[in-house]
Amino acid sequence: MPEFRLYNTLTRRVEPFAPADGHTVRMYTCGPTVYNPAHLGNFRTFLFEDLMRRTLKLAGWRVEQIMNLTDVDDKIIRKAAALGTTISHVTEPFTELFHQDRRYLRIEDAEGYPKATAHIPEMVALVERLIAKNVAYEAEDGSIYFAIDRFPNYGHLSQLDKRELRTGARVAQDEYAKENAQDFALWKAAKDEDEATGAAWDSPWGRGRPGWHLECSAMAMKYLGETFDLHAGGIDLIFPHHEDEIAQSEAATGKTFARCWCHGEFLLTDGAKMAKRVGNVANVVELREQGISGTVYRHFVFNAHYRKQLNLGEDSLEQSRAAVRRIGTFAKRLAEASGGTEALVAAASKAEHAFIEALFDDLNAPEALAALFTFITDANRELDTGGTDVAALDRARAAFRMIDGVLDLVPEQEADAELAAWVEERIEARNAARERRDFGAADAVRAELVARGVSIEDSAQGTRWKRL
RNA sequence: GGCGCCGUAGCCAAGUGGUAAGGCAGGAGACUGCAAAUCUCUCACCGUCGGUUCGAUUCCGACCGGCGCCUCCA
Repeated sequence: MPEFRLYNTLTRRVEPFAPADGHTVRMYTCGPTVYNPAHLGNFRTFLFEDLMRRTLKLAGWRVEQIMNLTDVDDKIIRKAAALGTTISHVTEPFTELFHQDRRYLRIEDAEGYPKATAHIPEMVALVERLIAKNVAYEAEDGSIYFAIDRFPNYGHLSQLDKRELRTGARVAQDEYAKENAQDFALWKAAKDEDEATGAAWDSPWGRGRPGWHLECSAMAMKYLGETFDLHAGGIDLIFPHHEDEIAQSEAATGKTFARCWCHGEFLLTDGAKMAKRVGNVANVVELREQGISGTVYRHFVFNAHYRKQLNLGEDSLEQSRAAVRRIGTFAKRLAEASGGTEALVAAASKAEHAFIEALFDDLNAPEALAALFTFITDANRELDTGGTDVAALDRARAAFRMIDGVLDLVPEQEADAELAAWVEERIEARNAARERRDFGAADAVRAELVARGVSIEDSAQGTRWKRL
């Protein structure tokens, strides 16, 4: 096995990675804020994290992944207030939708999906520790802030020390009172709106609610320990979210928070960042409605490296659909084959090596995909020769299983019994027509099938069909 | 203004100091009653201009173009 390497945002370099204890990778991934459907950009990040966990397992490690669900924040409260309801009424359906969408995209279950609102005591305790260490202070309104100038390492992750902060409109307009404009809220004093929507809890500083960054520190440390292996998220979270997580966690414990930080680049739509406020979001429900399978989107995402921006253009998904179709056809062929050749074994080994080499080199999925397609070409050529070596075929199947166990790109063969019976009957009729060389009738049947979205293939073993 | 990323074929996209993976689309051929699938072959002046080097798409600089972050956005 080659060495597993990852790009670490802390050092801005690709470096060897292994879990601290040698067998379990403790990984924290920032999850969605559940106040609307997560869009395809969000899912690009979650897909990158799915690739990460599957690759880590391929490397022989166990994975303990925690993904938080942010179920209390400004936007949720605003929405609940507008609807005259509580935040949980807003977040519950979207939490359910998130998991549905996630499954549609075949994103593996994390080991835990803790909610912020279920960890208020842990967060309060963390704030108390920070106050005790004198790095947090209470403002006049009862909110608690983290004083960034009392944490010398502040800005390391985002290289803030090297940049000039623009003291512009956004900072000046902050709604809360604080000592330094750049200090961030750990705990926000409750406002009427918070109380009305069920977004306020008791604390030593009165009623209030947690700041956004606090939940991740509290939950990560609760489930993964004060120091853990890997923290991942979208690139936009580097600053301020992850910077603040580091500050509050390390200030409290005096220990390294996450050993390695990984960030996925953005998904763009027609050249612009996919975001609600840009108005160019697309989500998984729309994918489903357009009949675009989860595997197609997986292919589209994995076809580019996770640290490069990826544009969702006109026919991106069409191209991926064709690529995935090819993989599906091959999977079926491999399953139905009866034997292989020596060269097939060689192709399988070559593919496995190339695949692992690519993924272990900072999750180079495009190159891993290339290894898969090269294997498909090589294996098809061998299968064409009609080899009879059963062990060789098993070897090829094992290689394909290993590869697809990570990429998970074989489209589902949905079994619709009624359709299948009808199709079988039509195919028989067509073959009868072909027997008597009545090709006009045969083509008419094929047209009938195509009209119902079924394509057929004649082969030496008979006629096969599939849904388009 | 500060920080960072990117510019490779019609499209998507890897990669390397010694003349460039893979996918989609296209072209030619094999197979087929015709198709489809599959197989074979084919398809690149690596943004521009300088510099370093025996040699650069790959390193350095400038420029042009695109994108992102700079307090709550994956």
